[in-house]
Amino acid sequence: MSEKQINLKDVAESAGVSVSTVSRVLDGKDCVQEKTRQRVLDIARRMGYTPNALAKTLKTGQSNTIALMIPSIQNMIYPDIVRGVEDTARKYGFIVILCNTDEDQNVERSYIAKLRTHWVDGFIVASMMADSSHIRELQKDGFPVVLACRFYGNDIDAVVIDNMRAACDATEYLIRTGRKKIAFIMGRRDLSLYTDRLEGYKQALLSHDIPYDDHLVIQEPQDINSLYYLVQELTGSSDRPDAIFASNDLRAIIALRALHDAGVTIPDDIAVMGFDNVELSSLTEPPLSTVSQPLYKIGVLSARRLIHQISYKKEHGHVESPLVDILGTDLVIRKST
Amino acid sequence: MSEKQINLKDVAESAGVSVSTVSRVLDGKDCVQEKTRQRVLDIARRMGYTPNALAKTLKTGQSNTIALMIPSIQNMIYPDIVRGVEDTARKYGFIVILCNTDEDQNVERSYIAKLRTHWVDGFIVASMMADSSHIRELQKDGFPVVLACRFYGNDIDAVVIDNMRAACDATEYLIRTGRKKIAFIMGRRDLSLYTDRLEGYKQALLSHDIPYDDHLVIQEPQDINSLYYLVQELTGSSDRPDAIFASNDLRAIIALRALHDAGVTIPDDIAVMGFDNVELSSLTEPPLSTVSQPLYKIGVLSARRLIHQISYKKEHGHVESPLVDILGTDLVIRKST
DNA sequence: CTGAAAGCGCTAACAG
DNA sequence: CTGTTAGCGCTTTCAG
Repeated sequence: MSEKQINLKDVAESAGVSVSTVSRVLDGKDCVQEKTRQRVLDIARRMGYTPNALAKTLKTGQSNTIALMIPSIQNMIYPDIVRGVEDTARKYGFIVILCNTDEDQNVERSYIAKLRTHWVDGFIVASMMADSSHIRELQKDGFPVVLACRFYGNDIDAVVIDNMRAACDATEYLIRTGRKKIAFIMGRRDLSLYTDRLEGYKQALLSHDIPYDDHLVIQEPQDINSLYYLVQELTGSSDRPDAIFASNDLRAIIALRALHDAGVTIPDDIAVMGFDNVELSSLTEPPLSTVSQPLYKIGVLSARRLIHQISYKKEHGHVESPLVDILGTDLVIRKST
Repeated sequence: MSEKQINLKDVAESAGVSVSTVSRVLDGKDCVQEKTRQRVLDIARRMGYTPNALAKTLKTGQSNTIALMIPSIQNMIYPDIVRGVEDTARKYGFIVILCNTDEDQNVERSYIAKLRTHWVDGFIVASMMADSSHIRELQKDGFPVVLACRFYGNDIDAVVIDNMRAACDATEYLIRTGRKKIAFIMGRRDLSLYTDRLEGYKQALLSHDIPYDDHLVIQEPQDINSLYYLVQELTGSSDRPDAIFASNDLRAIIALRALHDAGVTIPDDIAVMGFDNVELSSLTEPPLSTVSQPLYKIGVLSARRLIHQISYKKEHGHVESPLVDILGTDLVIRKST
């Protein structure tokens, strides 16, 4: 049974001092006589005193807790980001609340409604969408907010990569290695990270005088499993493409399977390029060439920035003006191209 | 800028009633005159009142927050479990704090020290080890605790699978399909889930009169990457095994790669069996046969049990006596066996 | 039905 | 150096 929790008052009585003295000692304030200091520390330990962080938060207004909102931890890119956030948060004494939103605005709103209730000091959101007005409200209400992996203007802190450029580089690599007819597997059209990647692909084509062909872009179906068949369909004809650039690794891996099962040789017949460089991409057959996104680092930097904003706000009463941090990507060439 | 937060008192003044009345209205208590009730509700909404959950927690002693301790979200089995926990927690109005411990007792201890500080109502721990005395202390101090995926006796709530039996079934399948020399890739020896799997493997061998051979069990090296070479070494000789049973899917996938690169045909030359059935295992080449663990369900049931214990404790002053829930597993046969 | 008042555990002036 | 006191925002007796 949970014995009665010891509190400051109990310790104070036992030690024959006032609560404020105990509070000072435990807070490491120096303005306490060494002798009393030792005694208090000793008694506190002996009594098994544990501070009540809640009461402290109520008083000081800082909970040392941040919320991390992501679409879904089951999406392979998030574990690394989450780890980066948590490791960093822990380092600075913060705790993280994980929120999976499935890109559902309602879930997101209800989480925010719940968390803004003085629970958390700030938010890292990797699930921002163009119409996420609640995120902007959050910001307007003075909460530190940093966006991860998504970009919606310079008026809000963000840690991102240059999706357009990265996709352009990857496409150019394909062109440079002799591919002439490159298909693209597209993701959700309402996410700028995907429209940017598509844009990069188009740009690379353009600058190499390759006409853009709509029939070469496969729109990922609602049911991801049917992507398999769409790939086989596109590559079944005689004038099939000689390369496929997928807007993320999972789609690339499915393409790999679809092609393999249809008997096409990779990369001889068709080259396949992914995007993200999730852990698995090195384990496929053949190992996948892909664009490497510094996922863990995105997590680390988002957390650092958020924590910076939290302490800045504590000191100045408001957050520092927003910064958007654009991280570099690398092309990692393995055996699929 | 964060405008001054509206609190009960502000609303009370505006409405010309006392704070207790406002509190009653907002709590949905019925003993309030309908007329005042409406007015208060109206004013609260208009003023943009948001309750302060912290203060409420401080008063009531319940935070509606649970902690989830796992080894690492980067280990592929945890995303599903985490999702199961979070979905369930959300359904019941709880929030989850994620803690990655890397199986490091110090990290775990420091997290617990921090969280027991009246922050959380209970713990789900998937990182329990034999010597995790701090977990037992937690329990002794009255905190609801449920173990996920790990079992250390009936005196603590747990949601697990029968690792020994599942491994035995898988091994027997291999034997039944004609394999006579089966290797085993072992994980950490200090985790009972792995020693149990090894035990199941041994038992299957025994009951089919196949002598157990130490040389056939590969101990996973500290550096997971060198597992690749150990597999090639073991399978390079002329009297190589005709099957490999890996104690988890990641190890199986590495074995798959090692064998493929060494030119051995799967499953004709060597069959490969995994354990866990993570999402990826269906995407490998060839698709991996494996033991399916109901990961999401483990998360759901752990959370449900924990929340049950939390409310039970609230009502009775102590938790209900522990229950260990052993979930079934399935053998999923794909192309690698 | 409603208000006054006590206090959850802690911090931070303000006085000594 | 140390004690007293006044809250942080909310719930909950106890009296009207």
